[in-house]
Parts: sequence; C-alpha cells; structure tokens
Amino acid sequence: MEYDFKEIEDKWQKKWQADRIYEVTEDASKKKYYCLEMLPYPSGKIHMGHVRNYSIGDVISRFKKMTGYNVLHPIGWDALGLPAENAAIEHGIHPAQWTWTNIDTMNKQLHRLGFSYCWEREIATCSPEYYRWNQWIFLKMYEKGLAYKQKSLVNWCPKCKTVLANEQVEDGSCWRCSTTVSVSKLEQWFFKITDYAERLLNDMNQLTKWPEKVLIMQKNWIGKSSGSTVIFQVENSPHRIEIFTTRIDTIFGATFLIIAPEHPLVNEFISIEPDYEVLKQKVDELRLQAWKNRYTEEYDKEGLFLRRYAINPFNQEKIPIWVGNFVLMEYGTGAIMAVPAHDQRDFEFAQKYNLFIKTVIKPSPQEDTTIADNNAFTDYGILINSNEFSNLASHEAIDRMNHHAQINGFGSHTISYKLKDWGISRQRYWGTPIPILYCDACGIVPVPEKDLPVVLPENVTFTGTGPSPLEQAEEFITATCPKCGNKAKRETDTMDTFVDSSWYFLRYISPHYSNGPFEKSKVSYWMPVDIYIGGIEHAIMHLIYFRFFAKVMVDLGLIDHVEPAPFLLTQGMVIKDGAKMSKSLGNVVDPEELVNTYGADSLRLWMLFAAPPEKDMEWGDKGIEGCYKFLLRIWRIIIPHLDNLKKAPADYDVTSLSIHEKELVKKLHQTIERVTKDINERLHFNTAISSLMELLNTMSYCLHEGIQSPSFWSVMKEVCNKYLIMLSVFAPHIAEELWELMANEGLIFHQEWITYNPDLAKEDIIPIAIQINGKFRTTIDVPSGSTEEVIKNTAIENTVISRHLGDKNIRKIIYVHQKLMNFIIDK
RNA sequence: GCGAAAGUGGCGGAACCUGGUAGACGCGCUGGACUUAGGAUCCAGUGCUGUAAAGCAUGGGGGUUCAAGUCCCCCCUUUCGCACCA
Repeated sequence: MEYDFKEIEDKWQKKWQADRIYEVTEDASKKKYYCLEMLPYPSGKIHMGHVRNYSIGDVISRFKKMTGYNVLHPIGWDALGLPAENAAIEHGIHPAQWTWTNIDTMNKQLHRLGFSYCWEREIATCSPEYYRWNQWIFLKMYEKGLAYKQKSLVNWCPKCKTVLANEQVEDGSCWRCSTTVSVSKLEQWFFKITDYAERLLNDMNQLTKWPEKVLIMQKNWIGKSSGSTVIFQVENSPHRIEIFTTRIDTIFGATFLIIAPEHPLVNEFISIEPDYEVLKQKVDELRLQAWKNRYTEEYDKEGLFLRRYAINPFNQEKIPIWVGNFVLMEYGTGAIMAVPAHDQRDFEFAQKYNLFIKTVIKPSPQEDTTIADNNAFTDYGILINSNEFSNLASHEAIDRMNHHAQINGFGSHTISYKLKDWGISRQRYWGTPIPILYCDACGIVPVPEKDLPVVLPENVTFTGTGPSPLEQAEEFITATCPKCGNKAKRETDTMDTFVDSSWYFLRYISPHYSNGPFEKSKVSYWMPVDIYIGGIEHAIMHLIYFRFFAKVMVDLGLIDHVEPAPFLLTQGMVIKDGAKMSKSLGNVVDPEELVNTYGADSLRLWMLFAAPPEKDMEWGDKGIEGCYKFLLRIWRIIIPHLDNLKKAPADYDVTSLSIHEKELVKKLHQTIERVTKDINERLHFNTAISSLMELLNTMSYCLHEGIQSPSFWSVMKEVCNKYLIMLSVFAPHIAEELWELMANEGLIFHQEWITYNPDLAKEDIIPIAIQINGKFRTTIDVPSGSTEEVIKNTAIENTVISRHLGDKNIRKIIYVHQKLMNFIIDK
C-alpha cells in the first residue's frame, strides 16, 4: 500500500466537514481559547505568506483543542478595497463578482490545506450584513464626537480627474496616465484617534506578550513629545502666532519664525500686498513641495519672507516671519521659532537666506560654542545671552522658562503627538458607504439606525476617471431628510478598509447576529483573543487602529477588554532569492502546485520546519521534498507491520524490556517532553518537528536491528500511536489515516494530548564534558547521578585526559553538576 | 540621519530558559548496498587544516571569566520600520 496523499487528504477533508468537527459553541465548563489569524484580502489565490500564517495558527489550535480547551478558530475575508475596483476598470468585471469569485477560489484552497477553521463563522466584509455594522459603529462614534469632517489634502490626477491613493502615485505621477500628480483640498471624514493617544501609549503596559519591536514602532508612531507652546505677537497687528518647541531654552536665539504654507495667517498676510498674485503662487509652490516631497528623500528647504515681524515675548526682540516648505501644518501648531544656531534645519534655512544667527547655548561652562562644519550645536548645554536665564543648564532653564511663560500668559508646557487623526474617507465605490445625509435645511444628518444598512448600488460604471462612481449613481445619492422630510443628498465617500479589519474578530463570535454587531454574552465568553498571528508588516497601522477600536468600544459599553489581543505573534516574511515574494520580481511560488505535487501535509510541514515563526523564512525548493520523504518514512515504518502492531497487546512490562526497547521508550518520552514544550511555550515548531524526525530515526534503527522480543510490538504500538498524536497537529491527514489503519477508535482530532513520564525519559548513562584549563578535551560516560569523586576518578583514568594531565599538578577542579569537569593544571 | 533586529558549515537552521561538549534536524554533497536502470529506497560519511596527535573555527577587534555563539566595549555588514516631528 502506497502513500497516496491525494486520496487520503481528500478522504479526511470530506469526513471532517461531514462530521462538522470544527464547529464550536460557548461551553462554560471548558477553558476557552481564541486563536486568531489576520484577516486576508481575497486577491485571487492563496500565497505562501498565507500558508505560513495559517499553518502556525492550525498547530496552535489543534494543540489547544487536544489539551482540553474549547477552541475558536475562525476565518473570513477583508473583501472591500481598491484592487476589486481596479479589476472592474481594467476587465469590466463588477467588483462584487470579482471579489466573490476570488473568495470562492481561496476558500477551496484553504479547504485543500486542511485547516481547522470553523467555517460556519466565515465572514466577508463586503456583505451588507457585515458592513452595516461598520455604519452602526460610525454613527455611535459620530454621536460621541469621534467622527468629524474636515478639509484636507489628497493626491489628485488632473487628467483622470480623480483622487489617487498613495500607492497609485508612482514617482509623483499618476500610475495610469503618468500625469504629474497635484494636490487638492477635499472635505473628508476623520476618526479622532488622537483623543486616545495617551491610552494607546499607556495600555502598552498590558501588552507584555507582544514583540518588543512592534511596541517600539507603535511608540514612535504615536510620537509623544514634551515641549512648550509660546505665543508671539505680530507687530502692529492683532494677530498672534502660537509656536510649538521642545527647546524653549533656546528661545533667546530665535531670530525668525517659520509657519506652514497652509497656516491661515499666510493668506491673511499676503492678501493685502500689491503683488498678491506673485506671492500666492510662491506659497502654493511651497505647499506643493511640502506635500509631494513628504515621501521622498531630503530636499532643499525653501521659504518666503512674509514682510511681517513678530515680537519674542522673552526679550521683546523683533524677528521676521517666514513661510517654509518644511513646516507641517498637521504637527504641533503649524508654526515654529527658528533657532539657527541650535537646530540644523533652521541653520540651513538661515544660511540660504542670509538670516541672523545668534548663539545662546554653550556645551559647558568651559567651552564656547563653535558652529563647525556647517552644523548647528543641537545638544543641551548651558544658556548664554539669555538675560536672567543665562548660566542655567538646559533642563533647568526649560522648567523655569515654561513657568515664566505661564505666569505671564504667553505660553505653557505642552505635550504633543505625531499621531494624526485617522482619515477614513475614500472617494471610491467598493467600500462601506458612510451613513450620512446632507440636507439644505438641516445640514449634516446621520442616517437613522433603523435605515441601516446603506447598501451600495449595483448598477454603476467604472471608468477610473472623473468623480467616484457613487457620485454618478443618481438613485443612490437621492434621499429624504429624516428630520424635515425634504430632499437630501447622500454622502458618497466610502470608508477606509482598515475600519473593517478593526473589529472583525468580534463579528466571528456571533457572525449571524442581527440585533447588533455582536452578542455581548458570547463576546464576554470568548474575548480577549488568546493569540493573534500575522505579518510584521501590520505592526503599525492595522494594529493601532485595532487597539483604538477596542478602546472606543469599551467606552461605548460594548466590550470589556481595552486590549483585544494581549498576545501577538508576528511571523516573518517568506523570502526567495533574498527578496520578498512578489509578482513584480517574478519569484512567486504557487502553493497550489506544491499541494498537487507533495500534498498539503508536506507543504504545511515544510513551512513550519524551515524556520521559527518570527524569523523570515528562506524558500528552498528542495526542502519540501525532505518533508515529503519524512512522511513517506513514517508511512513505511508502520504499513508493513500493521498486522504485528494491531495484534500486539497494549500492555508490556517496563522492567523486562531489552536495551533497544528501553532506548525507544526513553526516546519517546523525551520527544513528548520536547515537542510539548516547543509548541506550548516556545512556539518553535521547527525544533518540535526535528525531535519527531529524531524519534523516527530511533524507531527505524530498532526495527532494522531486528531485536524483536515478545514485548517489541507492544512497545512499537505505543510509540506509533503516540507518535501519530504528536504528528497530527502538523500533518493532520496522514496522521488521521494511519490512526485509523492502526485500528484505533474515533478521530485522532478528538484524542487527548499525551504526557510524558520523567522517570522513563531519564538517561541512565550521561556524558560529562572534561576540560583541561578551560579547553574541551573529551567526554566520559558515567552513570547518571555519579558523585563528583567518581567522575574525577573516571576522568583521570581516561586515556586522552591522562595524556594531557601527565604528572602536572592539579591546582583546581571546577565541577558543573552532571555536566562538566574542568581541571586547572600548571602549565 | 533616527529607531529596531540580526550576522553560526556549501544551504535552511540547532545550541532555549541560566555562560559549561558549537553545528541537533533537514537539504546538498561523497561513498556503499539493492537494482536492467535510478533523479526510488536503505546504510555510512560530511565545519576547516592535518596520516595522526593536535590546531583553528560562531562578521572583525578588544575585555570580563576556570570557561564566551551567549555577558561588556568599539567597529563592520545586512534586513526591517520611520523620515524635515520643531
């Protein structure tokens, strides 16, 4: 009988599905375990990254199930978004059709890989039953003031007359028509994530089981910094400019102010100038530069003098006001004080425009500041030229100056964050319609809850140019104002798909519930997620939004846990030829072909064996063959001996075993210990699998040695059955088949995980490493538990050791219990 | 530039926690067995130098220690993330 993986995998997949073995419900008598993998985008076909992600999740799910947990292991589809719309434009397929076809294909592929998903809970975010709850959450957030509308900049292609996503801009040009991209200002919807900046930061304390690097990245992204705001009065004007600085100690060295091109005062100042048009053009240029260059390498700092002066409130000095292309409106207050002597960017700007440079910090009381090699002195130091603050150290000065500004009413200590509010508006079709109406009489009116969902119209055309398809869908736009009954216009923006993926894990818990996004009682049973597995590339955006949503939902009284997933496992990328697999590089390996050639079990095994989960995995074409051979060897060790194995009595007397049988039993128990630990504690499946390979080698050796006493087949029977249980979490199909062939009752899936006996795992003879003067020379074998004295004597008698010792004087002996002995001798 | 992680045979990777036999397991390679044949299977070997004894080896250089892949300092390289953040 040959190992026919096709037949075996097909047989068991059908059986599992027919028996609905992966279905779960809440069971208060059992500990729950929620194993969650990141929501996949249905791009068309499963790729290696998916296989890796889900193979990891499947081992954990199966293991937890076998160790007595009630395991929730769901899957679904992140089914809205740009690619479907692109497909519609290019191939004339409706986004819905394209998406559902892809989901169907990928669903089948996942089935063929034999993952233990609870398919009854499968969700697709593009179904109105799902996205209606995006709309519901939006309305709740709107009520709380967490959703608001504001003008902001977008990429705009003047030829296609359409808004472009960042990824649709290639080298500053439109990806379709190569026209240079310009910027445009649009009213857009935002979520007020900045209100949660401090909590997002603080609650990281709870994330002790997240990778350190993800936490650091999020921390930098939130970018909390402590500084000061200071108000400068504009000379001969009622206007004031508020600036933000982290270095108020350098304020006596402020020789000019720079404000962002979008700053409202810019227009205020230039609008009354005679050459307004020229100035306006220059400012627009600066703004464009600032926007376009935000994703590029460093560029020249440019600016324009606004012909106004501001008064430094600390020394009443009059300093010029400039507009600059490197000051961002969305960070701080959109205005800075420029201290060229102590800030590199300000320094470069001052040099370019010949502005005054004044030194106010020196490194130490002994040294003077020198501006060498065109570098500003940006370290902290001792203040000079700063009136009553002179001779103070920077840190002391910062406190005193903050206080000074505060009591005189022109500033204060301020905390600032880099984190910006989350812009959720998309001028696209294939997204969740934002449930808002515009009424001439009542203004912005939210769609009443009872009218949800606002469903996407089906009959639309996709051209890739002009306004969003929704804006052209007359019957969609036309609505009635729920307040006054007059005609109203429907919002045509749809939501960012990160909204969908911010709460989907809650929908899995009660996927068909229609009275709310989820059933609270069930949520309190399953939440929080016990392990969240996904790619490191989602370290920031998705994982911040996801944490933000949980906090909002806690505030809305919907859930209890402010951190939805206290344990995060970030898997590395699958690399081939030193680069991430991608279509453009042409180094993609198709999992489906591998399943056809080697079977799902082999593929999954190789994904797990090649590297530990958190590391990038180098794809090697030959590796999977090794895994296939490994399964084949298991098959060939059991199948020819099925009769013997089945006939053999289950019990045997441990004390009367032969040496080889004892060896085999010992190896079995050692393997159980290692595999259990590797899966449960270390999550290093590569070493767990290698232990199984070692045990197989021992089994193979014992069989070949042909030492088959009466108890031999009983021992082998136990080893094989326990082997299959361990194997089943990695290669479930072959394990299930062999389990059945061994005439065992029930599915292996329903078996309990096995435990090991420490007494049986113990070695009788152990090797002790012998060093001389710290240098390893040889090992000696001694009975386990031998005393130091016995080990010493055995070592001295050893030929290698005695040769090195000669008649030299042993000064000292260092002994590490049951491990090592180091003889320190005279040279 | 800033932040983070990582550098171990021809290759993927072991050596965890706690400094204590570096190279588990697999791939590849070499030899052998069985075969009409083998790109199947099984067995053996495989870090480098050396007949051996032994010596040298964990990116490079220092240090701590009886003992360092592991701890400390400096440098180099690679990957990832961020990028004018006032």
